Amino acid sequence: MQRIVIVEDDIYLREELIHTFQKAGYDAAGPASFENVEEKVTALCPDLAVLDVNLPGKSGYELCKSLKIKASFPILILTARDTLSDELTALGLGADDFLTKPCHPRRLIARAERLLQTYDKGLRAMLRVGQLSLDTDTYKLVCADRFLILVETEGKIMKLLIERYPDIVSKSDLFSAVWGTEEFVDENILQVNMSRLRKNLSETGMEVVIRNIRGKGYVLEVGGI
Amino acid sequence: MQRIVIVEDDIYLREELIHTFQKAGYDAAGPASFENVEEKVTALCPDLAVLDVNLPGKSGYELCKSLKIKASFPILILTARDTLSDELTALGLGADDFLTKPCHPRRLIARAERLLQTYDKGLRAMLRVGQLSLDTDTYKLVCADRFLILVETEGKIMKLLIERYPDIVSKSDLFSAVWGTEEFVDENILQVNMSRLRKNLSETGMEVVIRNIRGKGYVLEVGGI
DNA sequence: ATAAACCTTACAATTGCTGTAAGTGGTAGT
DNA sequence: ACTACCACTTACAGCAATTGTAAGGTTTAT
Repeated sequence: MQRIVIVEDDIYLREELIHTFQKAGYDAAGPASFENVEEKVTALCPDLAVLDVNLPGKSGYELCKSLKIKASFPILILTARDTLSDELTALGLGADDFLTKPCHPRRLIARAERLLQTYDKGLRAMLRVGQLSLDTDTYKLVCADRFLILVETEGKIMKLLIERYPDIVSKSDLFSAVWGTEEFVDENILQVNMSRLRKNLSETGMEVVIRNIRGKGYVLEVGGI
Repeated sequence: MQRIVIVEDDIYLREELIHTFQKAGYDAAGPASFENVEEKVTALCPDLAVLDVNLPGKSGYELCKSLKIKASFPILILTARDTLSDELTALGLGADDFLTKPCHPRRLIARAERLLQTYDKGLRAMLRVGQLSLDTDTYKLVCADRFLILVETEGKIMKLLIERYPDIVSKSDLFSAVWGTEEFVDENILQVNMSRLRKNLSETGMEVVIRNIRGKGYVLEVGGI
């Protein structure tokens, strides 16, 4: 069952939205308080987020922007006002669709379904950070107008770096993710593969760099974020 | 430069739309007559089609539906009326977005850009027939909720079958597309690879069949079209 | 019934991925 | 400045996956 997260401060509207989606066969939920909304949303690993932009505290647009940087799910923006500039702001921030309240439940469902379908094409196998995306089935890495097909080992390294972005990933985490053991078979093998991966990235001219933090591990740095 | 095709019968509105997109840096064009619109549109290989649904003759919805079956580009529907049922029909037929006329140029551009971006993620490497899609870089074939990563030879065969769908593809065409020569190295090699490809398709449980037409060639048959 | 077209399985050569080895370069702390 | 440690790079060889060849079986049309 596909999970939809509703971020809406008006309790009645929130319950109504949740109910609408549940009737349509989705697993819908929404946080009641708005401290650490971003963490709450990402922790649920939703297939779609429906976001009211008139939130208390941090603006809904800010939330949309920061979710989009890490998110691998589509975002549907809800707003009370119907101004062109609102719509342009929303789409500019990477929202995947835009609707004005109040709106007919069937319209909302139709829009949501379209977004879910579009993102399903890639079968949830797409990881994203900014404009960078990785297909974890084929290890095809796409950034802006370039792409690169990684071999399995390099792909697994990239996968972990993207999943943990923007945090540092320790060597032992990389060992367990790629070779399934923290007891490094050979300390060197990770560096060999890092070397190959970096060479591929730079030869493709991608604005993606893997930086080493001495004694700590590796971090991904993506251009244009 | 990205190409946008406008399908609109009102000549003034058509010219205005074309001009709007050209100013925004796109290669915009639109057929003046509506005989064989479908062929005219597909022949241009656009990156996006903007479609007025109130067309003379064949309804715009019909056109949308038939384009979507073969199209590998997004479709933005324009309509004069703003009814929920119109919108639901449009989205149900596979349209990628929906706008009502008249609309502000910047809104139109913003929507168009969003669609182009979304489809660009796959870098024009996506071929589609109905719910079937093939990434021609990785030869990842996706259908409904299943996927399959093909090896190069089988991928090239699939690519040609999808491109030519729903036509029959002759053996000599397959030979030149896959091995670069009509003079078949060995008549058998095509059949061996067909066999492997079919085995993979059926083992994955995809509703995709390659049918042989004795003496003519092969055709793709996709379930759910 | 027969021939042509089509299909399938098994095998071997090639290709390319992966880890090992060995040596170089750079950084931090004494 | 010296030293120990960490990080990087290149070359090589074993192994696995893919591809074409070979050979024999099955279906279809006349």
